[in-house]
Amino acid sequence: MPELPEVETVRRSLAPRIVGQVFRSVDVDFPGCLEGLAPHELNERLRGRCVEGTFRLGKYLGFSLDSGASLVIHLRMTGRLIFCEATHFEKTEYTRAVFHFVSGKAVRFDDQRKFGRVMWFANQSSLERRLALGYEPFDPRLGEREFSELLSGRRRSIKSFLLDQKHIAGIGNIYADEGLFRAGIAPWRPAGTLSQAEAARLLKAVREVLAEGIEYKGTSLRDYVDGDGRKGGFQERLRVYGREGKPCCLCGAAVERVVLAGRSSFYCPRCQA
DNA sequence: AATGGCCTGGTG
DNA sequence: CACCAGGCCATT
Repeated sequence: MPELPEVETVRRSLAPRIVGQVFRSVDVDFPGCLEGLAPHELNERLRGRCVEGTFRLGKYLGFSLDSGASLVIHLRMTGRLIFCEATHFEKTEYTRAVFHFVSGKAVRFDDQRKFGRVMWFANQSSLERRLALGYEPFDPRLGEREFSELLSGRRRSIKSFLLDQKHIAGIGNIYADEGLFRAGIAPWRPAGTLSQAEAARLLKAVREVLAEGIEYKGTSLRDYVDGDGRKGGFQERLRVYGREGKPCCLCGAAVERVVLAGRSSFYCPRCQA
């Protein structure tokens, strides 16, 4: 499940390989993965364009083009972007699109569940309007005070709040649970009931867990791999996520699971309140 | 702010 | 054979 650390890891693995590459063509095997444009339109807009840089916004991965436009991809749950050297390149049964460069190299977009999306934006403002994302978690403008302010008066659960991309972008189910555990806060607490100290603790914990996730190159529970097909290592360091019934690493109590905001939420009944 | 839909492979 | 995983979006 690519969340911020996984998307950032994919970005870092692809950047050195594709910056400077010029698009030749795009094969679209599953047109449903394109949002808002047809395969021939995407081809027209990419052909001959050079990739000038890469960026990440929340869980979206972007490539900025010399036309001023950008190609943006969301991996959703099972999406993968795999860099292919010209010599060994083959599609899989889950290949939804292939971006070919004039160099002969390519990037394959594979996605088992067909949830992932490929988008194209003419400029920055149309992109921002469409994605409508909140703060980047590491944005220095998001201080303890601002975070506390965001929470105040909200009755929805803190877990559900953390998952809402229009407030803070990039946090998914895994890193939300891990951040809440590290902050010692129960996931069902109404967001507005967190004290200033708790809010500060949570912001710090979320930042730490995301940074550590990037450091370990993401969590590979199932499908996730980076642009070179490599798995991450953060799954070894998860303290509560997916550990129902197993002992808490701090107190030994059995980790519990509850459904919140329609999602499994794992927590330690003793360490989190 | 909460809920159902989109998807499909793996599991009970 | 039903159900679960879980991003985001549309609907209520």
